[in-house]
Amino acid sequence: MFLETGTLGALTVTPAATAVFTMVLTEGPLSRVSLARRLGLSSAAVTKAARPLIETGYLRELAATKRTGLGAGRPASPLAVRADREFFAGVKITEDELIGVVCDLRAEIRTSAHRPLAGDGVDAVVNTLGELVGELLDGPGGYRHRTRRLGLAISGDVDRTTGLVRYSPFLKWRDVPLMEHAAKITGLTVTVENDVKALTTAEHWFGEGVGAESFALVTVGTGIGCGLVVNGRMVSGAYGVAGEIGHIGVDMAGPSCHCGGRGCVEAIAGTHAIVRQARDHSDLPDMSIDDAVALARGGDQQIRAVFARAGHAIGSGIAAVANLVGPDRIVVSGEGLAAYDLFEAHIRTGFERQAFGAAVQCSLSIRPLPFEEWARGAAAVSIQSLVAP
Amino acid sequence: MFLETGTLGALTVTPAATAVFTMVLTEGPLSRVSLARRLGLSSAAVTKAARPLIETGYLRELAATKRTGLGAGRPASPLAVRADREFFAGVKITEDELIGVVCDLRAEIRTSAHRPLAGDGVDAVVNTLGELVGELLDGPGGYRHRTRRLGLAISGDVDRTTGLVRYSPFLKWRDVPLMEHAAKITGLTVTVENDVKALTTAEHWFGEGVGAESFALVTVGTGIGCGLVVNGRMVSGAYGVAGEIGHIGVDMAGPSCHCGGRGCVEAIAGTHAIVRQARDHSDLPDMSIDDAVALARGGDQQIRAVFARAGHAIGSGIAAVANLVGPDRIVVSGEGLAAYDLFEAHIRTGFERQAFGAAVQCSLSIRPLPFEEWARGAAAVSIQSLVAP
DNA sequence: GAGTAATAATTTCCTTCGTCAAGTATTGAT
DNA sequence: ATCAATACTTGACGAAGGAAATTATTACTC
Repeated sequence: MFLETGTLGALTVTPAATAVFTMVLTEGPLSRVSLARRLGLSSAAVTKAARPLIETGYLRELAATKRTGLGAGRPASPLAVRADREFFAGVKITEDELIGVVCDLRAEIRTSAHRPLAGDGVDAVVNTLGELVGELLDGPGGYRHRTRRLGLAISGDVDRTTGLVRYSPFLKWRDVPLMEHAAKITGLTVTVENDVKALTTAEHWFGEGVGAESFALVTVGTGIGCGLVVNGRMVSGAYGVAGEIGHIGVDMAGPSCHCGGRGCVEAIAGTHAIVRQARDHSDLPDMSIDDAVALARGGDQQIRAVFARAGHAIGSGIAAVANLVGPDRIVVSGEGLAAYDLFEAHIRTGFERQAFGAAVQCSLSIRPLPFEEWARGAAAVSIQSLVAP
Repeated sequence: MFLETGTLGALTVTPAATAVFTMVLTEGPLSRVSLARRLGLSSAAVTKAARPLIETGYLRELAATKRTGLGAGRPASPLAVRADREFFAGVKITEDELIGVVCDLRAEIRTSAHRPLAGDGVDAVVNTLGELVGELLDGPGGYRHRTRRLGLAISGDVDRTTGLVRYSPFLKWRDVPLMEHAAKITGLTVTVENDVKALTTAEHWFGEGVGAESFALVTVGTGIGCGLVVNGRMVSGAYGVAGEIGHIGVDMAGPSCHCGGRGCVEAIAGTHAIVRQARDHSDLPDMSIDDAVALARGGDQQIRAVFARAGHAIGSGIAAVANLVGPDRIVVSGEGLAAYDLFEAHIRTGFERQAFGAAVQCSLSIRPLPFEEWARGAAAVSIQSLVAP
C-alpha cells in the first residue's frame, strides 16, 4: 500500500520544494548547498524543502562523499531520487498497436508490453488499453500497488490540460475525452499528450536535453515532427500548431504536399515521399520503404540520391529551427532513422550549410530510438504531472 | 527633481506589484478587481500592491466608471499609468545616422531628433550620441529632470544583460561595452538591445502584440529579421542566434547567400537581392531599389515578378515561424515595406500556402513603420528595464 | 426615498515561505 | 588538539499574499 499521507501530488508543494525535487530528479544527485546555489535559494530553504520529500520517500540521502580538492570541510550528503518510490505507466497509441511500459521515477523502463489494435473505435482502443495496463501492472514486478499514474501519447492535436484528443488523423478521432475514458477503465490518474511532445519531454527531463534551457527533438518517419522547448517551457502554439518542421517549405520547386504547400520537408523526406521517388527510379512498382533502403544500401546511386536529397531537406528544416529559436541542443530521432546510415551525413551537411553563423555550434545528435521510447515519453509526461500538476 | 523616495527601480517591488504595474502599463486602465482576476491574485493583494505605485506617482486612479449592463454595484476606479511620470530616451544606431526619441511611460513618442554619423569609430559614435541625447532632453519639453534611462538599439549580436555589443556588422564593432560608454557620457542608466528585439519588445508591450503569449515581428529591408516572443518571453538563442528568418532556406535551387546557405529568404527578398534580380531584367546596370520599385509600379512585369517571388519567399519564411512556434500574431514591417503595395499580397499568399493547418489563422499585419519606431523600440526596452531589471 | 442586491475596494488578521544569523557536524591540515 | 573549511540545521523574524469581514457606491424595486 501507499505510504499513508505523502504523495507528492497531495503534499503541500511549496515552490522551493518543487524546484528542489525537479532539479534532483533531472540533474541527478546534488548536495543541498549546490541545490541552493543553483536555484538561488538559501541552504536553509533547501533543508526545509527536502525534509518532507525525504520523509515521504521521494528523496534519499546518499552516503557522504569524500571532499574533493584541497583541504577540509564537512562532506556533502547528496540528495538522490528514490527511483522505486513510485512507478508510472506509459502507453503510446499508434494506428495499429499499443506499446506500453512501466517506468520508475527516473523514467527508466522497468517492463514493457504491446498489443495489436483491432479497429480505431474509441471503445475498442480504450478496452485494449485497459488490458495492456492490467498486464503491465499485475505482471511480474508487482508494480500495481506503487503505480497511480498513466501517461498516454498519441499523434495529433491534444489538449494536455483537459486530456482531450481534439483530432487524431490516424485514428480519425475528434474531440475524444481520452483522459476520462482511460481514467475510468484503469483507475489511474491519466495525462494525455501529443506523442512528439511527450518524447521531447522525456528527452528534456531525462535524456540528452537535461539542463538545456532550450531544446529541440526532431522525429523522422512517416511524418516529420519536432518538439520544442524554449526558455525551459514546451512550445504549444496559439492555434494548436507548433513544431511542424515537416511542413516548412524548403524547395519552391519541390513536390506539392498533401497539406497544400510545396516543397515541404515531409513531401521530400517523409517515408511515403521517399518510396514514391524511389519508385520513379526503379522498375519495382510496389516497392516498399524497406526495399528502397535495401537497394540504397546495395549501392543503387539513384536511390541513394533520393535519401541524400531527403537528408538535405531534413537538415535544412533543422537549420530553420536553429536559426529561429537557437536551441542549446537538437536530437534527431524516429523510426525513419532505421535508415540512419543513409541519412546522417546528409542531414548534417544540410544543417551545416543552412545554419546561420554561430547556430552551427548547436550540437546535433542523430540516433534511432527503440520504439518503446515513445511509451517512455508518455510515462515521462506523467512523471512531470506529478511534480507540476 | 525626482520624487524623493520612490522610483520603481528602487521600490521594493514585490512580485505582485510588478505584475500589477506591468499589466496596467501594457493593457491599459484596469480596475483592481479585474487585475486580481487576470493575475490570479486576491483583490486585497492588488489593493496593497497598487498603493505604493500610486503614492510614487506611477499609477493614478481614474474617475469611477459607470457600471455597465444590468443592475447595481459600486463602480470600479480603474488604475492607469501616469504616462508623464517619467520619460525615456531611445536611440537607434544605424550605419550612418543616430535616430533618437523621448517617450513617456506608455512609450508614446514625445519628441525626436537625428544626427548623421561621421565615421564608425566608437568614440565618434558615443560623442554624437551624447550630443543627441543632450539635445533631446534639454530642448523644449523639459524632459531632462524626469528622464533617468536611455535605451539603445543596434543591429548585431548584443548582450542585453551586460550592455556589450559583441558584434555589429555595419559598424564593424567587436566587444564594445556600449552600456558603459553611453552611461558615462549621458549620466543615464543605459540598456542596449538588438534592434529587432527592441522593436519586438515595443510591439509586444505597447503595440499589436499586447496580450499575446507568443508573438513574432518580421522586419523586411536590407536584411530580413524576426523577433520572437514565446510563452511571454523573448527568445534569444543559446548561441546568440535567434529569429534569423532571413537565412531559412526556402528554395534549394535558389541563389546562394553571403551566409553560405542557398535559397535563403534574404538572398531572394533582401533589398540587395531584389536589386540584383531587377538588373538582370533591365538595361539599367546601376539600378537602385527605388528605380526597381518605380519600374514595378510602372507596370514592368518582369520586375513585378521579382517582387512577387520575394514576397513569396518572405511569406514562406513567415509560415516557417508559424509552423514552428505558432505565435498568436505576426507583424511584418521594416523599411523594405515602403514597397508595401508590391509585396503584401504575395507575402500573404506565400504564407497561406505554406502555413500548416490551423496556423493560417495566425493574424498577419503587414505595414510599414516610420523610422522612429526603431528608436521607440529602444525606449521601450528601457521602460521594460525599469519594471523588470 | 428607503430597502435591497450587486459589485468594488479596503482593512484586519493570519498563515506561510523563505531569509538571516547563529550554531552544529565533519573533515583535512598543522 | 586545534584550526580552517565546508555542509547542514535550527529558530526567530519579516514580508507577502489570502480569507473574511467591513465599508463604499451604485441601480433597481417598491
